[in-house]
Amino acid sequence: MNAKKAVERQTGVALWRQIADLIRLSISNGDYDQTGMVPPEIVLAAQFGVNRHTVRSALSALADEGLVQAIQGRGTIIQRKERLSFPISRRTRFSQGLGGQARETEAKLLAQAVLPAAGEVAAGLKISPGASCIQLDLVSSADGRPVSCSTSFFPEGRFPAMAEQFEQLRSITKAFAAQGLADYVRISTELVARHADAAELALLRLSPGAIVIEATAINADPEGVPVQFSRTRFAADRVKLKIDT
Amino acid sequence: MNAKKAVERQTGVALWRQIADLIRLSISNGDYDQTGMVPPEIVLAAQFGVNRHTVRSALSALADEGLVQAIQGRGTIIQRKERLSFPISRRTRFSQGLGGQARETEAKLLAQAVLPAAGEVAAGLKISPGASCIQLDLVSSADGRPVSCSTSFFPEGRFPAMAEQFEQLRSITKAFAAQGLADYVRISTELVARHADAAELALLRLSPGAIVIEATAINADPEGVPVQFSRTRFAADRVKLKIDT
DNA sequence: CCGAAATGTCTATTAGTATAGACAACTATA
DNA sequence: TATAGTTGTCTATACTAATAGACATTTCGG
Repeated sequence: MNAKKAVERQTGVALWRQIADLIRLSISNGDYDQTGMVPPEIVLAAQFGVNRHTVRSALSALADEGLVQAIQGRGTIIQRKERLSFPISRRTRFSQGLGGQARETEAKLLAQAVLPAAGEVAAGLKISPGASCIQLDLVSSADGRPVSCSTSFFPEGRFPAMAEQFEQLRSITKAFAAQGLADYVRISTELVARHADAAELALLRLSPGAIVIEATAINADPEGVPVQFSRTRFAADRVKLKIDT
Repeated sequence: MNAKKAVERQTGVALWRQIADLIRLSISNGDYDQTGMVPPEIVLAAQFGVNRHTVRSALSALADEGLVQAIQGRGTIIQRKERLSFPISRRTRFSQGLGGQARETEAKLLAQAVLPAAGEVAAGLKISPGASCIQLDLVSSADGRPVSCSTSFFPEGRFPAMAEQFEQLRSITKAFAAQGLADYVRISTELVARHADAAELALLRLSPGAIVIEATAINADPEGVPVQFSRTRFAADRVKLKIDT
């Protein structure tokens, strides 16, 4: 694959950013696994058809992310190469899904609130608009790197202690279990991809211009009664969503 | 929601492009449905904290896409507002899935080839590397607007007439049926989101900087023998993927 | 028919992006 | 210990993006 890779000019997206994104993609695809290094700047410049300085801007951005490290005289070595495979199925659960791929996973509670259910949330949970629900905002990380941030809603009538239980047990599944729900299944998932907004950039420690995949999901108990409405934003360059049907 | 919306400076992504993307998102979210118009330029400029000229650049890009039309003295009216919901399940089929959402769907054959199966394709189809397979490149459209482009591989030994049948029947499902495969199911789907490359920009008629969702999927016959390996790129701002588990 | 509100056009200035070339500094190897 | 190959730094120039302000043009309602 020696073909010129595609960068477009006058698009509102700077060449160095397009190139940084493409190199990041190549790294996670394993294109440079043989050497563990990014090709020399001058080679990349030829591949992309740009000046060497432009490639340097791109590499510098990747170095800021901690993805690569340039060493004078040697080259630019790859520090990290992550794209976690995240399963989505009827039995989707966060911590379980990553089993084996990361040494350590963590879900951090950012905020909680009790509030009346608004339109979309009420419809998803099949409760009357205005009925009280609990909102939990989480950031999930693997090996200390944020992977996703989510906002979940639970019917307060059925799970009044959701926030406390989660804080103690650090797991949605366990918090459900502690409140008498032993099992639940995913009944609906919708995906959309878009640019990350400022809040997401901060929470997920993304570099500006990054992409998030937004999954809007509903979990229900075995009888099909909704128990959770959630909207999860994944850092698109760190995950691959694997759909098991 | 009068809060300042988030645009980031010095990120390699021009402000006008970020703003164009955010306005496009608002349009498809239905934020402006009451009036059918985008807010006045001066209001948007205040919301995003930028100069009016910058907003004009963003709106001009959206006008080029045909999404909005500015009328002097009146305002900027919304021409189109599309985000097709695309189901992904064991029985995923393109044309069926969009039933009712679009008046007319079309799948156009761009290119075909017979070639030896490479690593990933051979592994997905469970055929020996080097075994012959048929490659079909398609662009799928709804109401004349391209929605996705795909590259599919089929084992030539089993479906030698795939290209001819597809060209005649305009449907993968029917082409399978004509070659003795009455039914098939999706056994694996992996999703990744990234910026569109030059070829995708052209095929999907996207504006540069746009996002694609790449779905790598394997279909199999009822016995579980793989019959199709495909990689489909969806225009992210035109679709919502709905996962039925 | 006037005026408010909206988009269209123009000029000028500053900051960010990209190219070009030259050379310094460092690493590994023959 | 040369030398080729690589990253680091500097200067200069041109183009794009963003801001700022002024004013023209069009539409619509009172």
